[in-house]
Amino acid sequence: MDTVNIEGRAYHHGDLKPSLLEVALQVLDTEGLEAVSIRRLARELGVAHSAPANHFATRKDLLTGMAEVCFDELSLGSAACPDDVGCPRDESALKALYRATLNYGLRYPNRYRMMFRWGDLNAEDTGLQTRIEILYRRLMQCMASTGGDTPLFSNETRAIALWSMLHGYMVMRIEGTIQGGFHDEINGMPREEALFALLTHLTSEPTGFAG
Amino acid sequence: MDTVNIEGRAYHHGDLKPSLLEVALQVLDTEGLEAVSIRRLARELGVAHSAPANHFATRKDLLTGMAEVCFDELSLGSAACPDDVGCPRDESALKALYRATLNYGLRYPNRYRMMFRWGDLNAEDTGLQTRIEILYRRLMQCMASTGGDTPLFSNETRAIALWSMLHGYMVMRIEGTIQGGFHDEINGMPREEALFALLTHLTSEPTGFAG
DNA sequence: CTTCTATATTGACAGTGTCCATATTTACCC
DNA sequence: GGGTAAATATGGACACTGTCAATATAGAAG
Repeated sequence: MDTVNIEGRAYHHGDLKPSLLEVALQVLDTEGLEAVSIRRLARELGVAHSAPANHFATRKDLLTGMAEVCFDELSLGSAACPDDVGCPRDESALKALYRATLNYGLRYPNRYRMMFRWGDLNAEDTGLQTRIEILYRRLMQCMASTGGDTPLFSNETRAIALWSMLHGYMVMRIEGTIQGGFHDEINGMPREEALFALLTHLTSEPTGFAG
Repeated sequence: MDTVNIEGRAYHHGDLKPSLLEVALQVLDTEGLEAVSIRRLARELGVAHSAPANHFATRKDLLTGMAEVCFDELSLGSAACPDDVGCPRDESALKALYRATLNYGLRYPNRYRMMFRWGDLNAEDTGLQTRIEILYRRLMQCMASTGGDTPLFSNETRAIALWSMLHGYMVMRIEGTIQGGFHDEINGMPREEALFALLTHLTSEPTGFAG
């Protein structure tokens, strides 16, 4: 190859965009979102400070690209919740979604924080929107398959309520907002189990008379 | 006063700390969190770029101070929900808390976003912790006064679930996360009303047999 | 009046995002 | 193959940013 200059460094990186995303996520995990700077990544990859601009025009675009990768990961994990995180395959789709989100958020808290800060992302980006819609559609399918024929609340209401509760819990847990009020166990149950029980009770409540 | 130099500018501002908070919140509301920079505020107040350091050592401290002000405002609003936002005084304490949070978050979305980003704040700051605890205690009181004698879930579980749902809904609404999936009306009910109904049903569920 | 502390000033440093003109490489078309 | 156009990388520049240090002034307390 003659793409090597005097210093033994290739002029073209050749695979910069995916490399940027990879390093960016690594920095995000280990040092937080503030440490994810375009120049830092360029330095890390031995490339000019302005090279990433060809692939991500602005920092917002970079974060958006990162979020897309993360949503794909979460989506994949929620579709087929693997066994190695203690999630047997015969669980309901709803519980798989619940556990996958919980697992992903607790394993990659900085990613989770970033993924849902759409104010810091390109909210108009269609890639982001379609990825959210995939998750939302899957949640709606879970609603359609639970709650009986005449649920007390509409599928949409229950879906929004359920996702809101899950997301709110994740955010406050990750940010440490009400850490003081949190106990690891509630009524002798692991906290997340108690919340899922309540959540299940909430979403499957048929009419209020069926016990 | 002889505290005036040649350019007609006082050496000491005299009231810098509260002024900083005031301008900071104004900038936050109108231009977003990124625009809130120490130097910008100093410029705005006609003061040296390093003057704020005497009152807020770091930007994190500044944001923490701002959040404390906001929590005080929210706390005040939730204690006595004023009439001018369509909230009659005879409502239950829980609904007052619910509506106050909803109103504050929708009126000041940027403030709400900042208040709960404890990763960007001094989470060890006691002022922040005590303010959150005030809200959490008030919520727990609401739980104690609802749900009957033998609720299906503990007060703590219900409190966390309720707050999680409310907070998660606020965040996703403000960030525009699932805006596509949101409709203004659900089953002919305003969206927030439907969610509150579900939430009330959730928190007041006595045993599952009482209808 | 003197002294001590709080507050404000100027200057500096390293880091950042973003734009620009330039250089190189790759891809594609003839 | 050769030549042209597009993609990609470079280095420089500008205006910001937070934070630190040394200095100067104001106010309060003795």
